[in-house]
Amino acid sequence: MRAAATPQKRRKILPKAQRRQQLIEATIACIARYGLASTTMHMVTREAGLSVGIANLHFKTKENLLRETLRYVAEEYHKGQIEIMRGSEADNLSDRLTALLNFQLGRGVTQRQKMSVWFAYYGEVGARPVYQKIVSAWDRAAARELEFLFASVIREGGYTDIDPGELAIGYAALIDGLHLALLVTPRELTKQSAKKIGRDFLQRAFPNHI
Amino acid sequence: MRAAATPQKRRKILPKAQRRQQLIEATIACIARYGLASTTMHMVTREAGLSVGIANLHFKTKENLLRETLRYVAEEYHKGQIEIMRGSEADNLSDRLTALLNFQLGRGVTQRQKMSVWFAYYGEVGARPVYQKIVSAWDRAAARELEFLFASVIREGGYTDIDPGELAIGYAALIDGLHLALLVTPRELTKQSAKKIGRDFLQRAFPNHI
DNA sequence: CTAGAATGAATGATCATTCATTCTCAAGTT
DNA sequence: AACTTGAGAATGAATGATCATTCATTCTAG
Repeated sequence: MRAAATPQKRRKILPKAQRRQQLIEATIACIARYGLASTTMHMVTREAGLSVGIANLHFKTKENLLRETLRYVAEEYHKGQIEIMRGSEADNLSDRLTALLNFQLGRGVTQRQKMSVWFAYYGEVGARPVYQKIVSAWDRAAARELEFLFASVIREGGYTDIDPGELAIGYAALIDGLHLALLVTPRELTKQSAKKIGRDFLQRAFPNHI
Repeated sequence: MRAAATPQKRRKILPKAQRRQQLIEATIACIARYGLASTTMHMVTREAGLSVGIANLHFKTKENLLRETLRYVAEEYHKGQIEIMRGSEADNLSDRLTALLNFQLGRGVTQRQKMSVWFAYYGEVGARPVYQKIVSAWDRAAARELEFLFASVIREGGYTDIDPGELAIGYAALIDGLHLALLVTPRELTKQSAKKIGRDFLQRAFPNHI
């Protein structure tokens, strides 16, 4: 007996760029759900609703797909940050700081999925130089931008005894740590509290701005 | 022709506890070097200088070995912290804070190996509830202790407007973030700078103590 | 009509796990 | 002191499962 009505999926041909995007998103979903270690090509292609062979066609190897996925996630996160930090000429520095914090600790479920992926790769960074390169390149770019923003705030506020570079590293570390806490012990920390903690950090450094 | 002088390793029988310890340490070394994903049982047992079957004898499955290894690393790190935070009646609070910072960001190569392992597991936490349980149990214990220490400092220093619980989460997050930065972008951050950043955080919160 | 996108069964490599066999050593025996 | 013995620690070749990758074939759309 045949299974009743498998709607007989019709094969669809799409431009390369679109398929690549589709596969990268399926990879993100799988890593978030099953972990980097146990994500297989079958899972990814099934998630994308495509056949196994497609992966080879667009990415050649699994290693390539994973690398491109990391590149995608890293770029998205850091570009968002950088855009906010640069801001428009109009908005003042206080608002930019607040907007940055809201971006870094905001968003809904999507954000959680991205966080999982993010840390899955961090975990392998020690063993895979390629991952380290991708991540650290973006990290450097974001760090420079943050340092620049902090330097402006320091100048405007006339704060003394603050090194913008060091403070930027500290703030970035705090945000990373809060992400980790939200991922590992979500019961102990709400996104609200996390934001407050980030805000308090900035307030102690820039009391006139926050 | 026979290979010259393989010293013909003599089989040695040791108590269970010792072998388990040996295998856990070999697992740590392998994870740090090759990553959690690509660590195999062959690698671990070769690293330990033993045969493959030994793993089954002492841990039954790979999953068990990995779980016990995480338990071991988590326990070691958090117990060390907690011990310092409790301190002896004698030493004052300022010294305890400094000692804690030195412990968390101190040590040499060993520490780096442990850090790799630590984050390798964090990366899988999203996908493996067991890991989450182990890590979060210890995290909670350390967080309570830190909150208690901070509360003492706040009382002694008469600081107002500081919630010890929130500050503890912030400080712990900062330290985690600094570990991550040391792992991912070691070129951008020395252990010295990391310590200074941690110290600055405490100083802004407790100006009379640091 | 055809270039090339998409498929998925087949292939071969890798790896966790098993278990029949070997070896060790402490307790017992002479 | 020398020898025996058996409980169980340790071994590693063999097994079977999983998975990435391949490629002959099918299908699509301009």
